[in-house]
Amino acid sequence: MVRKTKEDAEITRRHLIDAARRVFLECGVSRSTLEKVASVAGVTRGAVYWHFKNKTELFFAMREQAILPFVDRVVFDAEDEDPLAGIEAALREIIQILVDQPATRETFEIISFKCEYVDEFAAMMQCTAGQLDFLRQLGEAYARAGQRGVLRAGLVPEALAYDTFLFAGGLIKHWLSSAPDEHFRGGVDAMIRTHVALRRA
Amino acid sequence: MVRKTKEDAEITRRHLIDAARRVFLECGVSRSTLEKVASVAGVTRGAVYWHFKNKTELFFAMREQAILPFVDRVVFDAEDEDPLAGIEAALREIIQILVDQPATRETFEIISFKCEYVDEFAAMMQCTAGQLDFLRQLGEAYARAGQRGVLRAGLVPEALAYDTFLFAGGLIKHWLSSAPDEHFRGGVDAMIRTHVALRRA
DNA sequence: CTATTTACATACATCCGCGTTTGTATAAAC
DNA sequence: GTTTATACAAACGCGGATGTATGTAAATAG
Repeated sequence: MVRKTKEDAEITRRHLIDAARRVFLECGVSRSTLEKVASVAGVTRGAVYWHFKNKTELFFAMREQAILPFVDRVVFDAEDEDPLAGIEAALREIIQILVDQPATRETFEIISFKCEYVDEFAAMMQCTAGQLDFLRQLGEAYARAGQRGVLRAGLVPEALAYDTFLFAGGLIKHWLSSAPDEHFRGGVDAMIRTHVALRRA
Repeated sequence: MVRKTKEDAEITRRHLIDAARRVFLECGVSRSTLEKVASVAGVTRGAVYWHFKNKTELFFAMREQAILPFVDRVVFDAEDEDPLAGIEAALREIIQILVDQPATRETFEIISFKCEYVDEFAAMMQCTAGQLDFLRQLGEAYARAGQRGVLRAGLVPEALAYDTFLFAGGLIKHWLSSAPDEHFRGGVDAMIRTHVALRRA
C-alpha cells in the first residue's frame, strides 16, 4: 500500500512541514537532514522530494504558515479613541500569539536563532512586507494619538514608531530565548505598559 | 621553508581568524569550510588544525576579539551630573564602535545573522556577562537620573533599563542589516535622542 | 476493465568536508 | 653541532548528505 488518496498526500505534506519544524528547531536548518525530517514524519526521503524541491523549499513552506496569524490578529483600529491603548494591545497580542500558537512560536525561534542568512536565505534579512506594514501602522497610530492629544508634546510619530518597532523586535527575540518559567516572561506585560506610558501626555 | 618563528606563527593565527571572519560572513558558519578559510589565509588546513581544534574553536576565538572594544569604550560615569546624557552617549558609542571597527562589525553580523544557535553554539543565545552588565549599568544610571531629578516622574529604573536594552539590541541588529547608504543609518542619531528624550522630565 | 498517473519507497552514484596521520624543513634548546 | 620540538603541508580514509533514477502498488481517468 503505497499510493494514497489526494487527502492522504496533503496530510503527508503537513506532517513533513511539522517534522521539519521540529528538526529545524532541534538541529538548526543547516544540520537538519532530509533523512531526519522524513523519519520524524514517518516517511522516507522519497516523500520529501516528491512534495518539495529541496530543503530550502521545505523551509519556506514552513515559514509561510507562521506569518498568517500576525496579519490576522495584529490589527490597528483607525477609529480607536485611544490609539496608544491600541498600540499597547497590539504589542500584547504579538506576545499572545507566541503563547497560544506553539507552531508559530517555534518557527519564529528557528528564523531568529536556527538559521543562517546566506545565499537563498539572505533575502530574509530584510524586513518583510508585513514588518514594514506594522511599522507604518505604528506611525499612523502615533500620528492619530498626536491628533487626539493623548501624546506627549514634541514627539515625532515616525521616530516613536521606530522606537516601538525595535522594542517589539527585541521583546519577541528575548521572549523566545527566555525559558518559559523565566523572570523575563512575567515582566513582559509591565514592560509593554511602561513603554507605552512613556509616550502618554 | 615550512617551520616559522614564533612571531610568524602568531601572524598566521591572526590571519586565520581574519580569514575565518571573512568566510563566515560570506558563507555563514555552517557552510564555511576550513579549506576555504585556510586558502583565504594563504595556508592549508594543516595550519588551521595546528592552531585550532576545529571550526567551533576558531569561531569562538574570532568572537572573543569582538567583545573587547565594548567593555573598553562603553562606560558609564557614576559621577555624571546628567546620567541620561551618559546613557545617550553610551548608545551612540555602541554604534560608533560598529562604524570605526569593521572587524567588530563583521563579527557582530556573523553572530546575529550567519550562525545557528544549536549544540556548541546554543549557549550563545543567553545574554553574555557583558550584556547583563550593560543592562545593570543602565538600571543604575536610570536610578541616578531619578535621584538627580532629571527623570520623568513615576518611572521604574529597571523597566526603563530593559526598554533601553531592547532598544539597543534592535538598533544594533537593524544597523547591521541596513545598507551603509540606507536611510535607517542616518536616522539612528535622531532615534537615540528621541529614545532618551522620552525619559527626561 | 484497462491505461495511466500518482505518491511514495528503495537503490544508486557522487561529492564534499572532516579528522587524522604522516612527512618535513626549520627554529630553538642543549 | 646534535637533538628535539615546532609549524605547518600533503595525503589518507571515512561517513554522511544530496540528488536522481528506478521500482511499485494503489488511485484515478477513460
